[in-house]
Amino acid sequence: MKRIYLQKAKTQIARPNTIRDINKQIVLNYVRDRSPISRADIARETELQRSTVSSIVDGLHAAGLIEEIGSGDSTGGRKPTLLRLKTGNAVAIGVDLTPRETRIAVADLSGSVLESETFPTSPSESFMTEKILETVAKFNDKYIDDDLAVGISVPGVTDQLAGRVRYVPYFQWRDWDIGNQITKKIGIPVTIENDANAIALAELWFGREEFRKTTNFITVMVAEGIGTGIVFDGQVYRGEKGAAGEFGHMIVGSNAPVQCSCGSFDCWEAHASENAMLARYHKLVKENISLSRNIDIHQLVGLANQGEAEALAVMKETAKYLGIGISNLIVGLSPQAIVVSGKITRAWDCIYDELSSIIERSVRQGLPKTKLLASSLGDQPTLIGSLSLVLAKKFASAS
Amino acid sequence: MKRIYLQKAKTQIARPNTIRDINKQIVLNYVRDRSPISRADIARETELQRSTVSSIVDGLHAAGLIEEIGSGDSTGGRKPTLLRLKTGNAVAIGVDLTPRETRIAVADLSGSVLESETFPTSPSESFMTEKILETVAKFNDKYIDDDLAVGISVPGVTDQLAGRVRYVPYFQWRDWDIGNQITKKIGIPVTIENDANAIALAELWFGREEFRKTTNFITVMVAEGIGTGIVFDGQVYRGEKGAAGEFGHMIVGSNAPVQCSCGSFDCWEAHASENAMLARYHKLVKENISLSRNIDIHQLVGLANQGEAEALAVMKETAKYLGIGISNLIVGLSPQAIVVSGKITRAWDCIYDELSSIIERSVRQGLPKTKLLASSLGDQPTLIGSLSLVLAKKFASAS
DNA sequence: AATGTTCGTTCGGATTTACAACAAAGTTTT
DNA sequence: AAAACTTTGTTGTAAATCCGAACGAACATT
Repeated sequence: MKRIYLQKAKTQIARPNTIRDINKQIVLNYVRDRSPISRADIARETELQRSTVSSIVDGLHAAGLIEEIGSGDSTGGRKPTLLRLKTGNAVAIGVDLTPRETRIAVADLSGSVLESETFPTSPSESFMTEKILETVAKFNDKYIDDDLAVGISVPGVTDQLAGRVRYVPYFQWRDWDIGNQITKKIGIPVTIENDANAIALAELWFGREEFRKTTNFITVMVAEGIGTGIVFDGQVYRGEKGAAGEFGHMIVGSNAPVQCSCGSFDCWEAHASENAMLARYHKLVKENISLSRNIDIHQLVGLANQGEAEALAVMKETAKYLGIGISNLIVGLSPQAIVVSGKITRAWDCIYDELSSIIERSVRQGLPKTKLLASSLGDQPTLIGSLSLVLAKKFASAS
Repeated sequence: MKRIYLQKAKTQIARPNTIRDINKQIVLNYVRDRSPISRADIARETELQRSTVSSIVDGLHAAGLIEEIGSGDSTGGRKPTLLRLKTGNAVAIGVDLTPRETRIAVADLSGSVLESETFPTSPSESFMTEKILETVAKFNDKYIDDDLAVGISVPGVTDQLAGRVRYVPYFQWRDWDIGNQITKKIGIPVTIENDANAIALAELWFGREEFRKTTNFITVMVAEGIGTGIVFDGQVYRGEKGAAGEFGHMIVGSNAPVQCSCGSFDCWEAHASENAMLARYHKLVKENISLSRNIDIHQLVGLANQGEAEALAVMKETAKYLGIGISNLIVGLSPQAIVVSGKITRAWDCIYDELSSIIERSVRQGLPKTKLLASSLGDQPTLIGSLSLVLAKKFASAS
């Protein structure tokens, strides 16, 4: 189970109500994880008294976080009253900005999307600011009865405290203060996070049961570049000023097929990203004129799945370098699992063997075996990531 | 300030006395950090009431953890009573096992060594078991009035829960259950940890003020191999089953001068350890027969400091590869600092420039600058590491 | 219909902190 | 030298919380 942290950045003293806050979070998370569940069950599992659980449940009910959904089956006595998270109420607005398109969605406590809107991402910072402000304001007005908060996922380095984006390599944006603007003009709280970290958070809170119980894992997001999200002890690790997770710029060899966004030809990202795959493919087909054509990553993966020789070769070569980087992460951090996300996972069968053979080497030395898995977040991992930024806070600091 | 974790592995509920436990730890850490300090000062800084602080201080005093040391200067009213950690009482036995020698020491709460004993490390597991049991028992009998605990630092993978060493590459020891043996035969608690992790813990709790306030850093220990200790968020990260920190086996290039203990020629360790340095030097001097002689790492560092050309060339070449690995860690984990320990740091001036120029590349992209520092633990970092295993527990889970 | 089981609630007891009042031990002002 | 002020540490009461026992409600089984 995830760790629920009781302390903020500074060493915080405990007051009489601290104790209630802690137990409130624990009960709320039991409702979330084991729903539908009764008060008696919660008491048994947490070892809190039934009376205490009842009191806490009253509070969560009054705060609109949970609801009763009738009675369960009797096991020889009074029927239990079942509880679950209150669904249907809008609580989070997620802004998922990717190089291609931007999606803004409203979701409830369970992470179900109630409504969403998509538009192409523009290279213009000011246009994006306007468009996002407009859409967020619209949603906020529509669900005026609910207390909404915004989570923003961007492919770059973010500064959560200052509420701004420090750098987005793809568009060369620097110091884009979208977070502040939203808070100032619409008056609702905003959390900004790097896309890979947001995905890690989403896997932790909304992924398969498997991940939700895993406290140490690393997400590897293969897209135009490579992003990594590190979950350590049930918590996303951000590093100094939120700049962690740039393992994409780890040096793994030389003479990559493309130049990395940082200018180097030695980075992992330059060897194993989608851009690297496309470059390899174009180099291969150039030698075979009849095949010469421009394709995107979607099509390349499709060709590989159909068994086209060149595409398969590209997948294998890329998997080799992807494997080297993953192997480095495994020996260094010994996580329970590596979760790969991105379009490349649609050709999982083509790359799995290559990946796992390289990764095997880390099993030397009595290191525990690390699982290698494809993401469980479906087609829009970063959207769920952006929503998680808001939802995880609800569960980790009982409001 | 270090984070003081309130929860164990499982989600733990809070009880009325939990609140006291939390505040007890906080007060104890204030005494440790800001000693000498008065009750009133602690109250001001923690925002606890003076009465509450008094009550907690009474408890810590009764437990023998702190003591009063007379009055301080008045600032216009009654003089404050100053408090500090109780020193002079034996609380920890540290067992520091290195490939060359093993040192066993007794220390008080402040980490001051009261007494120690050293003997050469033998490749025989059974001999080492006997010798360690004998020495620990002797110390335990001598300080019979005090409640001692043992911390063991070894150059290998450890299993803290099971109280045994899983693998020591240098001696090819496997599943050495030294921890259990001590607990069973002498009846005192034992904590076993990898040497690099122990050093990280020691820097965190007993290093320069600078590190003690740093919550994210990585220690790089250069010895026969390379070990890394990772501190995330004021806590040493162990990874799954304590196997983290093996970044020494990260792939950073090919054709290393020596074979890594894992058999590969691509590992960081094979490029930048003491063994790699010696191999480089021998290769250089072989071409110059007059210089041909066998030297150890101590002498090599000495020659470099005297300005011998070949030795300097070796240092620079090694620093280059050390820098690549460190750079990978920086871009991936964005720590506040990298702390290098090992004999190579005695030639800090020879390697610093080379290291920092390679590391500069990570300053691109608006990443915050990571400091590069030599260890502050003096000549016996691993001994202090082993003691820290016991002492950190005292402070992080108020006894 | 009687008995036993399970669920949720109610009430007194214990622990803890907060707050206010107070005593102790200084310094500064008159 | 006496009075007034300041700071420290202690004491006693109120409030919040959980625990544990007792209790009523609701159900199953005999």
